[in-house]
Amino acid sequence: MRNYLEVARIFRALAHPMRLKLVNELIKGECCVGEAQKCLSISQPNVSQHLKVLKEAGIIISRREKNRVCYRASDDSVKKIFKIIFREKLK
Amino acid sequence: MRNYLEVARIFRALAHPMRLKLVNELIKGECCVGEAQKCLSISQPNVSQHLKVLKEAGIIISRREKNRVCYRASDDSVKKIFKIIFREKLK
DNA sequence: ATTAAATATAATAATATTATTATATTGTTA
DNA sequence: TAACAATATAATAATATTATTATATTTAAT
Repeated sequence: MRNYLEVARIFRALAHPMRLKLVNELIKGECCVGEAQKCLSISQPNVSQHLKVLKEAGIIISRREKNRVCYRASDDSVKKIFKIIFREKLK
Repeated sequence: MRNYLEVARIFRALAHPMRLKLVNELIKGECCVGEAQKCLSISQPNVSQHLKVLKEAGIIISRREKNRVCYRASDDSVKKIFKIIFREKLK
């Protein structure tokens, strides 16, 4: 069972529109940094910074493929959370 | 379907250890401000500020009961999310 | 109407996050 | 090994968040 500080760290990593878009892509499938950049239309360093935040929160993982670094969601829990938070109403 | 900005706002509201503790209480049942304060051991104005953030994000709702203002979770989606995020591993 | 209890707001200093720019690192190919 | 492509890091100025303190509202009871 995670504590409040750990969970706060995860939510903080998700508390940014670009990172949500990024995670949403990485849930669908692996992306390298360049692909992610095209998808988000922001600068390369900014993409790397956002990826770093998500990785440090444990939300995504990476592997090297030749010249590229490929990122993807670390497991299914974020996918489950996205289904709830994007679909349901918090009225 | 919510957009990225809206969801980011919700996650930002959840991205604080004290607010997580607060929401966790309000999921269990209604609390007035004073009760919440005792539970969290922080100042009264700070409790009110955190409650405001959560309310503006739509995560909690309030009603007045005589002299008190009672807060509670607005629906079950946050409860579902908490079950996932607090219990499962994001390895 | 006053008083007291409960809650909310305002102002603010300290800290954290963000996007940008420039530069560094890493790995591949010629 | 030199040059290039892909990614990461550092520095930083602008903005946002936070806890604290003081004060204001709001409601109920006297």
